[in-house]
Amino acid sequence: MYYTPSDIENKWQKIWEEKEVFKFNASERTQKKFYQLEMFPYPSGRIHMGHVRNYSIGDVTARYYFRKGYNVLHPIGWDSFGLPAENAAIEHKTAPAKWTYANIENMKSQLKKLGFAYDWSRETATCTKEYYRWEQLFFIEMWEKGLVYKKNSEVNWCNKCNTVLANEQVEDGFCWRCGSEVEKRKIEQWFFKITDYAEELLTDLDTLEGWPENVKEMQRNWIGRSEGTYIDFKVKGSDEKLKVFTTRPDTFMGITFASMAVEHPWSDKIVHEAPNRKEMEEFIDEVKKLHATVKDDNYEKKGFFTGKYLIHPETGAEIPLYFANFVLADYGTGAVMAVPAHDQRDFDFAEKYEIPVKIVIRPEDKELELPLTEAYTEPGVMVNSGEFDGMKSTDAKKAISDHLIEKGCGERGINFRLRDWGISRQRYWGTPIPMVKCEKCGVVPVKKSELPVVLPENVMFSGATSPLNDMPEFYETTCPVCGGKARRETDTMDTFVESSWYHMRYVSPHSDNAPFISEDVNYAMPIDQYIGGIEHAVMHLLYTRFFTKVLADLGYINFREPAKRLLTQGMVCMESYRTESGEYVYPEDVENRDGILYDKNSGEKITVGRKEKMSKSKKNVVDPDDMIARYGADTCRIFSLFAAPPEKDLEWSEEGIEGSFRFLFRVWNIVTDNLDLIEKHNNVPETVTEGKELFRKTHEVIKKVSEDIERFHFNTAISAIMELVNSCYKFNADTIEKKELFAFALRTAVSLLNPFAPHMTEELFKMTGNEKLLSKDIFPTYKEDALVAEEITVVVQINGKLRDKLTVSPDASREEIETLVKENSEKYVKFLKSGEIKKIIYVPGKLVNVVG
RNA sequence: GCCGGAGUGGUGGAAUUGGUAGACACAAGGGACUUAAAAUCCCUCGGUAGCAAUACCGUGCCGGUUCGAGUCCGGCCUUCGGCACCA
Repeated sequence: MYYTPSDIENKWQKIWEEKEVFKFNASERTQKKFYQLEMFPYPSGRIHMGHVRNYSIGDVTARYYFRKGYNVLHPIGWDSFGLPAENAAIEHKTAPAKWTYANIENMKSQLKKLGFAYDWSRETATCTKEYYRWEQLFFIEMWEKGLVYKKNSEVNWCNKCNTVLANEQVEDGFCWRCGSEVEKRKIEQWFFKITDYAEELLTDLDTLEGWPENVKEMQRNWIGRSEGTYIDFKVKGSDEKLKVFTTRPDTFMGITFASMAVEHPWSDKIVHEAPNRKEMEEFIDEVKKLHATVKDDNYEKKGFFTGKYLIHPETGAEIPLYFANFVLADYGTGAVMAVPAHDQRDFDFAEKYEIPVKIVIRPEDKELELPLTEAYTEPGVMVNSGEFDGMKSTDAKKAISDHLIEKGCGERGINFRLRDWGISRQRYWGTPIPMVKCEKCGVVPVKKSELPVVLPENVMFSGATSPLNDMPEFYETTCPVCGGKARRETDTMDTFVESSWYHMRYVSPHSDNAPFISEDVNYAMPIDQYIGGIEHAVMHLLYTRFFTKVLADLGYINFREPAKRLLTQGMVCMESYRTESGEYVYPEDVENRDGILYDKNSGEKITVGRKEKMSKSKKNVVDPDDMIARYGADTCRIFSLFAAPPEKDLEWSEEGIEGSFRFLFRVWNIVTDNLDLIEKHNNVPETVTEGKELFRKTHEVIKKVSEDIERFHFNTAISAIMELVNSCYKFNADTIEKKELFAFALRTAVSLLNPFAPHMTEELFKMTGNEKLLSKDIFPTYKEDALVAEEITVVVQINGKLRDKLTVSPDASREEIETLVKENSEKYVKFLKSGEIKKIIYVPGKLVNVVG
């Protein structure tokens, strides 16, 4: 019988769809549920191997829990707002909406060819007004709660994309998307007050036991909480006080200068009063220019004396205040106290400008003497600090801080590196921000009853600026408060806002009087297993956690974290080929002449690159459609699950995928060769007298596959099924009892393989006489007593080294084993250092270790 | 610089709590079937010595704990990723 994947796969995909096999029932709130979610795709036009892998992983889990009797929610949708649609619109002279919807249709048919167990009735696209109208509602409610504000602020500006980028979208000074250099500009921006949730976002990480440690650590670093002290310094000859933030109050007595950012609010006034105003302005401009190129951040430290002195609250000493190019304007207060002896940056600065250095902490075991060659930043013992001398510096932190508070010039404080989330985008293809600007009433939200603010889809697109700015029919409106003339906001929201709550919309995708049905969401959420790429460790995963907490505080939901467990799957990689001049070459253009590779086109020699993430620009991509056409979806799924554990990078290989096909073909052959036998012997053997090994193996494999699916070890789950199939090939079913056992083992193998290769197994299930669907059939369970072997092998170690094996009954006692060892002792005596047995350690059922 | 992973055969990888290192595959080699090839099926496959039984070595390096370490502890090396003037 021939195995023709495409026919079989088309057939079953149709049947699953017609019978609505993978539907979630949100109103069955008493049934145990499982929410399996993979990060939804951006509709770029075609799926790639990364999608195949991501969704195959999720699909195994979803199908497994379906068959375990759970009410499974496994939805899919489209993250369909965003920049590429605009770029494509310019290129293809079409509207972004048109391009996007066409891509969705195309990718949808590609995904369907892979046979994923989605509840397609819940499909959602974020660019539809039915979706984003609720986001506009959330925006207004957040505004009412004080979680949204507008401020004129410096932003990262990408010239190529012609838009503002969030801090998280800047990588080493370059645009995360197009790779071009990022500048800074000042512009009016909308912000979400994520910093209000900084503390909770940090502490709740500890409750996320099912999240990988590296993701949690990345979020901790990103939030960057530090405890410290604010200190007020009087300005000499003035009533003003300068506030600084420090995490090292223990170094307080070592202050010899202070520095502030050129962007500090006092800047203008200081410049205005300065006698050397021109030079100072030049310096400030120079630093601002430096800060505007986000690229190189390890520049030389430079400063400029402000002409002002601060008064040290303890000693009364006059502390010179400098502008310094390395002080951050938007962290702490934008001004810092400087202790060159104990901070490397201050040390470098002091050396350059010949500022004195004062040691106030020494190492416990030695003295520290001037001149220092570098700052001493470790803890130690206090010196030159008056009443605090002799104290441990770690204790002095608190003591000095308390002292300053008592004096009235100190205050404890916490600072976060996390910044508020700038969500304005000067782009067209996004959710319109539902605000208007009235000349009389100022900035006011659109009335909730007027939502949605609809994004016009039929636009001509030039690309330079958002077409919304050229559409009076869009921006001309009336004020919701006074009814007068007003102008609509033409900025749209960051697309990360859409992806912050899509998983809740999936629960009630057709709800038209609320974003979702809260009771249903409270039942279906949190996501039991979320799967996606590590690139979302900070941005998406932090924003969606924030949004969950906000929606809880707005009264929509009763939970505060979106996902119980998270899996970050690795990339799909492949070798790339490059010529000597660095050009990437398609594998089919590589020619092998006497073991040396050449580019057919240019004739240049080629070097094989290391494994890199598949990408068009590196010309090392494999098209999923081609692979499905050649090997079938089941083979693609099996390969991407078998070749590497899910969290590791997967190396694509032609040999590997052929191996996966061979395995499925082996299963197909042994089952179709024995169809009658399997159909005839349809009962599950309780016990067997012949062929016990296969009986035990079958139950062992059921156990292993179940456990491995639950802990995401799909590669070993598949290898266990391979072992079972190999055992079947070796098995000689020459008696009636053995035939029954053989049929049971094969039926089990097919059933266990189903979540991985659903089409072929569904077909085999039907061919062996079943009317039901395997995809809804209960997943096999194992019998504990079937796992017990008649004889077991106990390993004999002498001083920890393997020397012998004993075959014993599984319930052999310690005494029996010891007797057996002693009987054989002349065999072991030569390995004993002392020549006699001193001690016997027995690990039941596993090994004995003879010490001597 | 700080933080977090990872390092096992020719290759991908296995070893769930410290208990037989290398499961399962890929590649390679050999054999069966075939006029032949493909496909399929079977066998071998960490290193060294040996005809063999077997012995010794072996999970990045050095040391430790333990009857026993790929797994735990201390110190390094290499590598990947994140953050990076955060006071």
